[in-house]
Amino acid sequence: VTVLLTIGEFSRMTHLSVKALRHYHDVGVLEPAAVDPTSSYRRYSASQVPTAQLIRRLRDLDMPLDEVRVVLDAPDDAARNRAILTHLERMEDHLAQTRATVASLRALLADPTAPAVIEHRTVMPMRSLAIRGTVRMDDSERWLTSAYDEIDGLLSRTHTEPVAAAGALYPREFFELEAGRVTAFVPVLGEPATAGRVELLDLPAGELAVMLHEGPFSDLDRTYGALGTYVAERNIGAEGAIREHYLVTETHTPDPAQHRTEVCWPIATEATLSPTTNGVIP
Amino acid sequence: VTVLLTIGEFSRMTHLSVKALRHYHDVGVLEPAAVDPTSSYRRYSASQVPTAQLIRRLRDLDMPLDEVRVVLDAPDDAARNRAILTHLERMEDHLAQTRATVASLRALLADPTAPAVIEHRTVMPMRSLAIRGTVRMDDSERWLTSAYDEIDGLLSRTHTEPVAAAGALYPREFFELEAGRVTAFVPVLGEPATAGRVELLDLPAGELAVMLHEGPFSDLDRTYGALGTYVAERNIGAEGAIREHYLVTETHTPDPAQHRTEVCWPIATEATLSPTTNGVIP
DNA sequence: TTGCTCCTCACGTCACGTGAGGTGGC
DNA sequence: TTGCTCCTCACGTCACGTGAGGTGGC
Repeated sequence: VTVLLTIGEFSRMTHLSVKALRHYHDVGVLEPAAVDPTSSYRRYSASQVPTAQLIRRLRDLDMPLDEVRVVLDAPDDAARNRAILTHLERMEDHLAQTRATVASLRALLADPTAPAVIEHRTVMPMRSLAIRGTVRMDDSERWLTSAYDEIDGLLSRTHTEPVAAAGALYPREFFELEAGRVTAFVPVLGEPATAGRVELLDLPAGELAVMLHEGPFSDLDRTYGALGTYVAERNIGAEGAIREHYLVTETHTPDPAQHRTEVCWPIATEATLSPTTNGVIP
Repeated sequence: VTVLLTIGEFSRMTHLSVKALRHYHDVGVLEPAAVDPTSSYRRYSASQVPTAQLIRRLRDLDMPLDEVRVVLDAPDDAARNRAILTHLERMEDHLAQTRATVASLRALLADPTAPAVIEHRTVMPMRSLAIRGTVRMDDSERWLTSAYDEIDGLLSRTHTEPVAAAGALYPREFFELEAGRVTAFVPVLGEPATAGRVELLDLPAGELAVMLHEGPFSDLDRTYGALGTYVAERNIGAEGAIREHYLVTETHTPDPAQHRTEVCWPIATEATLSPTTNGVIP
């Protein structure tokens, strides 16, 4: 004999607000055991209390309602635990991201205008194995990792050696929309075989303003700011994608302070400018 | 000579999306250095880059835009740092809350239906020093702490001894709306003086179903669920506020597992029920 | 000159909260 | 019987994102 409870009683027993319970009904996360057809009164069963307690905890952990539904509809405990653990792992990632941002904030407050050493560099067309894909900015690290894994797999299977550090091309829209078609590449020589998502690509030649970023990715915008300011002040900006070269990464050392990334901003060729602006500029 | 940048250039340099920059302009968080009166084109100065970098970090830490504005408008570094530290402390609190929720989730998954030991208790009117206030559920711990601090201060100044553990009254709406007029009370004898927010109050007499909650507050809903189910199944619910007694709290021991809270649910008096339902019921 | 950049609405998202206005049950 | 509980819209919140439709600058 399971008692039926009004929404108010059920709310008090579960510490879920009446508004939230009605919302969970609307979106099918927690259906009342019965609904009076004439009055539309919702009736909950006492046996629904544990489900409500689970929902409350998952929501307190910011799990989206769509995923809560997946957890509740899981066919067995294993599937349910998998869905929950996936979310907990995402929370861990988020926490690590937050720690990095706090460190980055402290660094910015300590020294808002770090010095910039910028070099001009002329690059030839660079033959590369590449993977292209539409990527969102907050997912770019994950996407790059999987792309380089695939390219590296192909390299080792075909006994091919990369001839320079891996990098990526970011079209201008990528920063303006925080999403766009990114190209992950690894420079190679000759005519290596391709497979899967990997294609052979000749990166365009051109003139680049290059600045070395020392430290974690969460500070990368500061290098972009310095480099962009440099290019804008001299009015030497040119068409084309921004290029990053990953010289020292997570795969080399777990210490983010040791990481090294080259940021390359396309600029107008020397020929069209004063010949005095080449070389290293402080 | 500060260069003026288009919104697109500024976006690339700061890694803030164009949409976000326009929004920050609309709400007055980051005003462009100039706006073309005919074309409405926004122009940003290179000197605004560090401000944008600060905004990005604060937003990545989920600081609301209203507070970001406070940080940016701070008259000096001390005020600015205070605003930022306040937010970082809130984040710490939130993290602690998250850890508690994860523990609570694990406990629920390990044992979804903990056993309930419920006792019936008849209480006389209980004279108390009390503070009443409109409180939101997520702020209740903080509010209670400040209320008991004030009552305790009055007690020690007037050399008055409490005669029972502190507690609080929660009207039914408090759980349904997650907000309501809460009463924090400390039982006393006689006619102690009152001051500030503290008033003298006689808690209503009545019959209560009482269950001891052992553990942290984040698990309190499980005791509510068990107690509410018990009351509903026997159909003995009565009017009146739910009462909590804080027997062992943070002030006694930092270990939440040691905390003890009595939850008291108003029920119909014995006289109106079968006389066999009194005493401890398994 | 042509396409790219920029503009302004207007609406959508997510998980509810906030009333308004009205009915049902003890 | 009276007030309390419950109901359904409709709209608001927060920080943007997503188009639509149109203009300006190199």
